[in-house]
Amino acid sequence: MRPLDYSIGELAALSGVKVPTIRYYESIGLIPAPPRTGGNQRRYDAAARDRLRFIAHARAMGFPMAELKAMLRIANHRDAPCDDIDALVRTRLAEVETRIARLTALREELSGMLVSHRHGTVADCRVLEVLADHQQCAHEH
Amino acid sequence: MRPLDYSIGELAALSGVKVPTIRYYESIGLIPAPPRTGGNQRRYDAAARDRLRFIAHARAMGFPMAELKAMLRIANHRDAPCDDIDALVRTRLAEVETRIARLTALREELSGMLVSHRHGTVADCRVLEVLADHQQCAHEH
DNA sequence: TCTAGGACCTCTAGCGACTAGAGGTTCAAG
DNA sequence: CTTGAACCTCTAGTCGCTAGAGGTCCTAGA
Repeated sequence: MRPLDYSIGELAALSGVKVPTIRYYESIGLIPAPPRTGGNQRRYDAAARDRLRFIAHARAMGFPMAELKAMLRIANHRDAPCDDIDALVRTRLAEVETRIARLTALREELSGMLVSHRHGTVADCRVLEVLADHQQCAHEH
Repeated sequence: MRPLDYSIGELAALSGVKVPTIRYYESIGLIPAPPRTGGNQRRYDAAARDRLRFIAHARAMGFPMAELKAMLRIANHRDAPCDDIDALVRTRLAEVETRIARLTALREELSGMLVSHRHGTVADCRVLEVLADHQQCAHEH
């Protein structure tokens, strides 16, 4: 038996994940249900803390929930080959690059609006025209 | 009276917004309720089509719903000054630039994982380590 | 040892922005 | 006139939480 060091509030402070969110993660099976005290309160160990930190970090990096579950499943088989996780990271990297490209195009579009924009009234507002007419975009969304 | 040219399905085809979504937009007051036929079906005119295209385009560009409402409100006062819309675009542009910066940092982090990653077993997987330990990130999420 | 009050418990409901389905009605082409 | 695609309303579900109600437990200080 590992020592049960943390209450849910302490775990929240250590992981940066809010208390109700931790309970939510438990309810959807992303983290295992921890043991309880006699008074029915959750008590976590260091492994639970690490797992939750992993989740918090991966979420912040934009990995979707389903991929997290997959990674955690893989991580539990410590002798499995790493290729599966490798593939998830590659996929995620490709997604990130696509999003960067799209946002860059969008940035051009937005700054183009401002450049062609003289202070007049709404009636001749270029911004509204551009927004209304997708034909004027060089790229697709 | 304008001619009422389009059924909701035609409007969907012309705007790229799905039929249930058009009804949803009406329910939240983003678009006005159009007139109906004797049989209670919605009929739209060209102005409604343009308004919906505007919405579709702005949504695709990431403008939040609340800002859309603001822009549409402003656009209805055709003699109002353009500065308000200008400000919305500038804010949006700043957000886009922030997101690009974050995603670029993330891309570095992800590709760094792959570089330092040799094909082994999960037990010594760098990716999982990096994900578990946020300290290893040069930036914050 | 008692007590106060902060932290914990479960449960339900709500958010945004839709999407899906049930069950029924209308429109328009042939 | 018939047929079936498109329309109608309504409810409920999605994701990833967040907020609140109403109640219990733990622990530090007196």
